[in-house]
Amino acid sequence: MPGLKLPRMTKQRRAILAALQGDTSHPTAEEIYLRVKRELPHISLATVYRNLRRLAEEGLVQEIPTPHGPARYDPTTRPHYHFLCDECGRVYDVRLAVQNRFHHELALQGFKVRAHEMMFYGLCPACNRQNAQS
Amino acid sequence: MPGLKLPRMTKQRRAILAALQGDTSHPTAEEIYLRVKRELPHISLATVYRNLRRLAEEGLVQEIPTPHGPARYDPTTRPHYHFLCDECGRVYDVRLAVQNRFHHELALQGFKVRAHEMMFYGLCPACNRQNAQS
DNA sequence: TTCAATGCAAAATTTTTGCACGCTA
DNA sequence: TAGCGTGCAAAAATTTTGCATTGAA
Repeated sequence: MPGLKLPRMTKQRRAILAALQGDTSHPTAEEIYLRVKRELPHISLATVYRNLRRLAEEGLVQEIPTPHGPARYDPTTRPHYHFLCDECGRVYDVRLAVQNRFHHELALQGFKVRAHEMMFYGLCPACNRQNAQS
Repeated sequence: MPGLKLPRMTKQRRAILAALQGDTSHPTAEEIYLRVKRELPHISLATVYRNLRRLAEEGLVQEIPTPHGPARYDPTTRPHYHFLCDECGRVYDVRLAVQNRFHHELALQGFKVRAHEMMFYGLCPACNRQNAQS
């Protein structure tokens, strides 16, 4: 069996996981680092990156690559989609029916799908309103 | 009107556009650079990046951010989806019905959608077969 | 003729890695 | 106590920028 070796529950890993719990802001590694640093002042950014990568491999967090900026991290493991605002750069969770049927269709084409991600680009409600006013 | 100023058709821009035409391999900026360099030996990587960014803003090419690797570029402007192989790293175009209905649903939620991108992760047909055999 | 676009080099940004040491299991 | 995970610093990888010059319109 392939199987990942069980990771040690270090205080750094625990703190990173805790910092992400219930967070819907899709923070970058740097933002998570600053947050966790308040509890563990000696933690290094490299450790944050190493843990986030590991957590993503384990499927405990989702890594979201973005154009022209650092990756963002999402603690929500259940499939859902994202919206990146062209103007303010914020990433939103988006409530849309997830298309599991796609996995099946791709299986028929020979692909073995592990995960998928959808990103919408445009103006978020806040920025959209502001643009309409001016 | 917002409106982009018309870009000058320099030989660099023309060559980059030409290198991308009909290409379905989703090359990186570096790969495009090496390709175009054969025609224009003095072109610089910075120029390739500047042009690709401009072309993406104009909607003439699509920029595809990927986890743990450089962005990839796709000349196909009509909406379609992608598959990134965990094993070989290749990016495939994927034939699935594009969900325009999503734009409408998001509009109801206050978002103004300009574009969207879906990325599937897993094993491509070639790598899938190899793994099954061994 | 004008000024947007280029080439080059340097810098900025983001992420990864080598290594000695500390801490979890 | 074994060896995984850490901190630190340095490096790698990717992308952007400053500036003098070129060339498309």
